[in-house]
Formats: sequence, C-alpha cells, structure tokens
Amino acid sequence: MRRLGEFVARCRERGIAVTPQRLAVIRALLASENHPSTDEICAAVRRRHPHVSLATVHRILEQFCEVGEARKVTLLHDVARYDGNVEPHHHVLCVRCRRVHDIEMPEVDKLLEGKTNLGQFALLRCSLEIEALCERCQLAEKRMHAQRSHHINPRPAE
Amino acid sequence: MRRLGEFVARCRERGIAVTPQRLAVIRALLASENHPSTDEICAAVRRRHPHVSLATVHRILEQFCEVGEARKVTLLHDVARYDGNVEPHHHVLCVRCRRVHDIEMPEVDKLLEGKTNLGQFALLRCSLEIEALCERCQLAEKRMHAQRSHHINPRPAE
DNA sequence: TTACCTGCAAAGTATTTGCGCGTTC
DNA sequence: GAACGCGCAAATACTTTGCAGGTAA
Repeated sequence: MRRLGEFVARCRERGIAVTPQRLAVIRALLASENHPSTDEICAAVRRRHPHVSLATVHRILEQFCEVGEARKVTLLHDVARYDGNVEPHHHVLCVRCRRVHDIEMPEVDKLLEGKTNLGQFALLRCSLEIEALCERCQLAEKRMHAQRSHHINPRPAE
Repeated sequence: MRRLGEFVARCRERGIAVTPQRLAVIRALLASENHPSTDEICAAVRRRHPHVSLATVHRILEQFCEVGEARKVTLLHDVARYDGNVEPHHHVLCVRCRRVHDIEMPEVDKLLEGKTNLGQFALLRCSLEIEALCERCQLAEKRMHAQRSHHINPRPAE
C-alpha cells in the first residue's frame, strides 16, 4: 500500500506530526471498503491500540478531510462517514440498509471538466449521490409486501 | 400555490390527518428558497403558531420525506436540511458558508434515464452534489490570503 | 526543548421517544 | 368515538472542547 509512505511524506511537509494514532487511522481508512463511521474506525484502531480515544479519532478524521487525505461522505445525515479514496468518484447508497458503494462515472466528471465556475460559484469538486435499494433489501421489501397482501401478518384486517 | 391543495388531497388518500401543524410545515417548506434546517422551519412555523414544538417539526419533516412531500438534502453533515422541491434537481453547496443552491442539469438526469438498475442496485433517484465557493466567500478567502502575504496580520512571522 | 498531540471527562448540539391530553375524521 | 397527532420533558446519540500530561521532531 503505497499511500502510507506518501502519507508520511505529506505530513512531514505540512508539519503534521506522524503519530501512531494518525497512522492507525489512515491505515483503517485505506483498508476499509465501506465508508466507515467514526465509531467503526475507532473500533478498528483499537484492535491494536486499545487506549485510543474516540475524540481523537474524530479530531484526526476532520483534520484528514481538511488536508485532503480523506473525504467526508454524504449520507443523508445518519452519522458522518469517511472515505479514504480521494479520487473523483460517485456513490450509490442503499436507502434501507445505508450501505454505500463507490462507482466511477467518467461521463459525469466530464460534464464539469474544464469548468472552473458555475454562475457565481467557484467549483471545487462534485459527486453524484445515487439513492437505490441493494439486492438484499430488494428481496426483503418483496417479502414484506408478499406477507401483507397474503394476509399472513399478525393483524390481517382493519 | 397549487401544491397546498394537492397536499391536502394526498394526505386524505393516505390517511394522514391534515393538522394545522402539518399545514404550517408544508407552507414554510414551499415558501423557503434556502433548504431550511429543522430549527429554521420551526421558527417560521412559530411565527403564526407559537406553541408548536420542535419535536413535532422533526416528526413531520421525516414523515414528509417518507411519503415524498419533501426531500432531505445532503449537506456533508452539518445538520439535516429539507427541500420542498421534490422534482429532480441538483445542488451547489458553498463549503464555507454552507448555503445551498438548486440547479437543473438535465444532462445528468439523462445519464441515468431509463435505467432501472445499476449492478445489483435498484435505482430510485440521484442528485449531483457540487462543492464550491460562493462569490461572497471567494472574496473573503482572497482577503484573508492578501492579508497573510502582505504581513498585515497581527502575527507577521514565526 | 518546544510545539504539537492525546486521553479523559464534561459540555454542547441535534434528534428521538414516552406519555397523557387534544384533535381530526 | 376511536385513532391518530401533539406538546412537553426526558433520553439518546453524536460530536466538540478544555486541560494536564505525554510525545514527535
């Protein structure tokens, strides 16, 4: 995982101390596929460093976002989640189980490519947030509906 | 504002009682241009109905989202904000002052038009979230930088 | 050595819930 | 009249902050 070495170099450049906590957080972030929440990252970090505090993980993640080592993912406000992938990409969110999946959509990136502003706004970055139902949740929904219409549920009529 | 009449009809259909609180909330939502937070909507509602509780406003807004009368706007997690415009559209967010602006981008909608699924996900809706700096904040940032490089600030050197 | 960083605990903010009364249909 | 909705207050959840001691450079 090359990004770790680069991470250390970038910290040095910026005068950010390379502490075991920061290393553990960036490691957890890069290892995760699932846009983890602060809690989840904290749990992962604690597997090796049981003493690390949740407040520190919060602080570190926010700092990483500021300096571009991570990105806060938009999830329609359940809790904050973070993404170690800072390349342009987009998200598919299951509205039922809240799992998130990265996708690439160069067509979308192209629409804004080269543009530096939009009306009075100076563009920074963008991501397409797609709300959807994952396969598992589609099945679950079907099952619920089947139950209802076949009157198998405990309270059949009103 | 035609949507109010339709709103009442839809509530009746769904067995949702048409209460003064719900009417006041939908009114505030439709009148607002700014993707208001729960607090802001509550404040607007209280101008006429001072007794309405914040908890009720929360409950009503979440319910409106469930039944499609409103949409929760993605704002990289400051607080929840709501949008009475449920037509497909996209958002430009100023990352500094957090103001949000609706934009139409039919090109983006077209990319997913006709598709009902994406891999294993069943598509519901999507919005492009664009992070940017608004005009006012661009000026503010420039001013800050100017100050720094001209050594006008109170602590010129380190 | 010095400035920065961290753990802890407490505070702050946003949202949700239980319950009895009131209102809509 | 019955079911649903509401206000209040308390509970919960998440995040931020102050401070004293510890650590990286």
